[in-house]
Amino acid sequence: MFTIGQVSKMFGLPVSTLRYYDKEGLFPSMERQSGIRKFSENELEALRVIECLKKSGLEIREIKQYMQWCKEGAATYSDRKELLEKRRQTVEEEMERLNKTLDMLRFKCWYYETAIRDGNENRLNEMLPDKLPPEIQAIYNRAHE
Amino acid sequence: MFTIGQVSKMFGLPVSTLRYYDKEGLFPSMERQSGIRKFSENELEALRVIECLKKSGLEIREIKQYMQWCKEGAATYSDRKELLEKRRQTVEEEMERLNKTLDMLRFKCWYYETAIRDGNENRLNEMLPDKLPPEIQAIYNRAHE
DNA sequence: TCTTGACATAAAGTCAAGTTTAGGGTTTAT
DNA sequence: ATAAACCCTAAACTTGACTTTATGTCAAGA
Repeated sequence: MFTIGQVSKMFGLPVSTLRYYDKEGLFPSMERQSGIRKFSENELEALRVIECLKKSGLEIREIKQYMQWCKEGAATYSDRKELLEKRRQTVEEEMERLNKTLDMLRFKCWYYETAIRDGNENRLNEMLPDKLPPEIQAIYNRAHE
Repeated sequence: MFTIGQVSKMFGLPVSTLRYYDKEGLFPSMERQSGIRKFSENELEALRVIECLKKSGLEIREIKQYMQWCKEGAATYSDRKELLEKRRQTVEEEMERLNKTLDMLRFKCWYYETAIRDGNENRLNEMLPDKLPPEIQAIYNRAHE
């Protein structure tokens, strides 16, 4: 059993954030001793899941729903699984988009390296959009669909 | 040359967003004809870059700085390259974090598939944290650092 | 005893990135 | 000539996720 201050240090989260999460219903099973929050292993695992679901793009109120399901037991397994499957798909799509973003950034980095060497963009403007060096052309094409 | 409504349709962005971007200085070279915005190829390319930089996590005011540099010409090539290199690095790190998130989601999906088959979490609780099936264990370990 | 430090609450404030509202101008179709 | 469909601005509003502030309780140490 941990106090809010201990959990704050363990997770590197401000105490105010943990209280905010609690207020928003993210720890529906948390207990108290004379008004003071007691974080058990259950809440620590909840926090790990919260961090994961937040990174996956879920909003607080949807995380609250998930935590509520966790509290309700076996009857909600398939709801929880469905939510997580959707998240997995969203994150996979997000990764693909990020790969395209990365290609755009890689291309632009090469572009400016070349512009710096040349002192201007004249040669680059002649190469665009389809007379770039082969490896660069491949990156450029991926970045522009 | 395009009007704001045409560009809105081309990029699937609300007119209000384009005006907001303009107000924030994201099109420092855009011209007007008797008060009406004229989007040229220059602004369309700017918009493609804006979408890319936004996905990479850049804030509007940093994108404004980049667009300002573009307007200033050859003297700012290295500033622009530096900004883009940093972005590339940030996005690469972000992808790694997302991979861990994805492992967590994959593990949880498997977890609930199993819980649904078993009807409870008893067997799962006995397997955790280090007696999981080999491929699942690998995912689980990656997800937990 | 008195201050320090941890805990608590409720309510207001902050921030970014838009969106909405309320006003008004110009061109085109009926 | 009037409505529809564009364009414009300034300013207020919204949203989500916190953070800050003001206030108060309680236990331990100097």
